[in-house]
Amino acid sequence: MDQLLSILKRNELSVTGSRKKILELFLNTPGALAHADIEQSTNEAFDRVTVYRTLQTFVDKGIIHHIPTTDNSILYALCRQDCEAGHHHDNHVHFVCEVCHKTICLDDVTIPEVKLPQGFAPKHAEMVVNGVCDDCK
Amino acid sequence: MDQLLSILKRNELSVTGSRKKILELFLNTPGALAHADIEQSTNEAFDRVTVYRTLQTFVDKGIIHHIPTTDNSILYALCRQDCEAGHHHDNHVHFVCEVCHKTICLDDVTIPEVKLPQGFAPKHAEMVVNGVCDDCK
DNA sequence: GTAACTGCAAAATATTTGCATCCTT
DNA sequence: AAGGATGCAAATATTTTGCAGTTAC
Repeated sequence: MDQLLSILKRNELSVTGSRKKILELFLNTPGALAHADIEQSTNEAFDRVTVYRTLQTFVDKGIIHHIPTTDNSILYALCRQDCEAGHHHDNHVHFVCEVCHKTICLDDVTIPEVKLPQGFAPKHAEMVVNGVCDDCK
Repeated sequence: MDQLLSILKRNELSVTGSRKKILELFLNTPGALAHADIEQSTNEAFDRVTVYRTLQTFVDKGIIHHIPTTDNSILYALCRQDCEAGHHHDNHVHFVCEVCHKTICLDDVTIPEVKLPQGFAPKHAEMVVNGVCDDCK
C-alpha cells in the first residue's frame, strides 16, 4: 500500500484531499516546513483554516512534530524512519542553515545523552544546530 | 555598580523605567520568560508595545536570547555567567519541566559536540531537554 | 446514512507601525 | 537641547471558533 495511505490508515484518519496533499508535501520535503510553506504550496491552495486543523491533527496523532527553532519560527517535521516504524523517536539533530534558512533533519546524527543535575528526569531531548549547510558552503 | 545598570551601560542603552524593570525581572528569574509573563508582571504593567520593543532591543544587544522550545511558545532567557562576562555563549542545556512547565537554564550542563555529515559547518547549537524537574519529581 | 472534514465568515489574539509627547543624557 | 524611548491609536498578521455544506466510509 501507498506509504501515504498507510500512514493515514494507521492513525485512523479518514483519507481526504487536504490530508493527502499536506502529508505528501512532508514526505517530499527533506527538512521542516513552516505553516506558510504549506499554505503557499502553489499547485493548489488549501484554506488557511484547513491547514491549521490538519497540522494539529497530525501533531496529535504523532505523524509530525514541532521542531524547536532559535528564531521563533514555527516548524513542523515528519521524520522518515520514525513514521515507517509507526511511532516517533525524533532523537536526531536538526540543522538550520543561516544562508538558505532551510531546516534539515540529520537523521543519522543522534542526540547525545547529557548528564543532568540531581533530581532532573529527562524524557526527551531536542537539539538544533545553526551554521552553513552543505549546499551553501 | 549595580549589575542591572552595568548591563545597560555596557550595551549603550539609556537607563529607562521599562528597561530596568524588565531586565530586573530576568535577573530575578531562574528560567525563561514568555512575553506574557513580562506583560503580566503584576506590580506595574508596561505597555504591550514597550515590551515588544524592549525585548527586541535586548535581543539585538545580546542581553537576552530566544530559547528554542518544542511547543511553539516563545521564550527569552538571560543567562547569568554570559552576561557577567559581557558576551553570550549560551552553550548550556535548557530544561523544560512537563509538570510545572517552567524552563530552567542548566548553566552547568554544556551542550556536547556532535559530528555532522560532510559539508555542514556548525556555528551554534541549542539543546532542550523535556522531563520532570527537581521540584516536581 | 452518519460522522467527520472542509470552507467561509467572523471573532479573538498577537504583532507591527506612525506619531506626538516625555525622558535621559 | 537633542536624540531616543514611551504610550496611544490604528494597521497588519495570525490563530481560533461557529456553522452550514460536503465528503469519506
